[in-house]
Amino acid sequence: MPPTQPMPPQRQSQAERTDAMRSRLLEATLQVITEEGWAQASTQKICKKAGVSRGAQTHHFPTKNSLLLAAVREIITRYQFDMDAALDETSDDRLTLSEFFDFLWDACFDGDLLTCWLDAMNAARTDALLREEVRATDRKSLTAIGHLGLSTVRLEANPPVWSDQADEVIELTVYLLRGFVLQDGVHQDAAKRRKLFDLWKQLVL
Amino acid sequence: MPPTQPMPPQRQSQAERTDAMRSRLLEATLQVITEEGWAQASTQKICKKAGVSRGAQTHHFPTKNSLLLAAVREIITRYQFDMDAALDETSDDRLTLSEFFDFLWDACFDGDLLTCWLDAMNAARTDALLREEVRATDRKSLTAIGHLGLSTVRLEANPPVWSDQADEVIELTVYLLRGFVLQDGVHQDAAKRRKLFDLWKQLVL
DNA sequence: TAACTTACAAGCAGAATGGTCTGTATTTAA
DNA sequence: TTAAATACAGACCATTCTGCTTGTAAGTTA
Repeated sequence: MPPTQPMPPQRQSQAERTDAMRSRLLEATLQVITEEGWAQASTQKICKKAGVSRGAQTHHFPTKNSLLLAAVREIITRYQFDMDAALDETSDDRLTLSEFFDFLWDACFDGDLLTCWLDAMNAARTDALLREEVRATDRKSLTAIGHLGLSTVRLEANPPVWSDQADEVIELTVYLLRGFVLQDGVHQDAAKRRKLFDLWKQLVL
Repeated sequence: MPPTQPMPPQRQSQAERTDAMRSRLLEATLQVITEEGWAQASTQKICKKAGVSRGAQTHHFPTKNSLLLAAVREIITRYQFDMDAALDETSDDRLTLSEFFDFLWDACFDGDLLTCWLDAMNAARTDALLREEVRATDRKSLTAIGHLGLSTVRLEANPPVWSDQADEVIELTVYLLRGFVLQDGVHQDAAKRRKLFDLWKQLVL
């Protein structure tokens, strides 16, 4: 083996190390939040789940709050990523309104991101710092969804009566979906929630 | 002063004491949950807020869980009470559908009960015992609201197209309102949420 | 009024948590 | 190759939490 080629496994740059470690910690954080809830997400549990020493964690995230704030950003980053991916996938360049609604639905119930997000929103209510972060992140996310929805409405052959209030209708739908996620944490009746959502589509479309 | 009449302040029956103490503790519990969130509601804070010794608390509620479970029941009890009261008030024996929706709205944003309730639902997701309690209580509450809604729909002169699915539409509305409450914890834009709800009414009615 | 039961106060023990500190290995820069 | 910076490990400490226990006061019952 020629020694000229780099050997990534043995020798990692600091930047690579940092990125990898932060990713592991954030991933573990989201998992713990999903499984045990935001309130029970202690740094110790997160470290254990990530297989990382507490020293390493405090090195990259000096305080618990800094870790949780990063987790909030991570949730939305992933959410946007999932949205973009799904969008590329379905992009025969044209999305019907019904498909768009289903798209929002899928983004809600694929994986556990929204569950984490609700926990974060809930925690944000009584934590000023967190609230600031959640607020900004949420706003960005809503406008991104809004843009997508608006362009869908514009391309629709038979635009709905509420075309000039599409932004608001989409926002209503997002809130409704969050209500579903919340309910799902308690009741877990997938069939019913789907039926209810179809009713909503029927009422609106 | 004739000594024959009872002197309630000095001499209280055990039952009265118990009731008073439980009420104080539950009231304090709801306050702490409202102010600091479910996760931060420790027995110590609750006792301090109630002006009660920890010994008294453990006497009436041996474990923290028993106190929180009682709080869950208390939330819904009060919620039902508020609903009944408001209903008696507006009872010119006839409620339009629009008024019924507004009624649900008011029940949401009068006071902080719904805020507590969302915290409870959120906590219930990762706590089996609590989930059982929340699930049962929520079901009862939903059916109570459903009955009221159904009778309103039946009395409507121009029944909506979804009359035969009134239960579902009402449930949708409840979920939406919960989405509002959640959002309100972060953004607190009262004007906007009211505007959105009016749009909802417009779309549905 | 005397025995008993309930209400309440207050302290203690064990566990968990978050932040800090010290020490070591690895990487980077001079 | 050597010095500095960064990555990581693990122990330690102060705080907070919950449940338990012991002791006292108040109310109930016979």
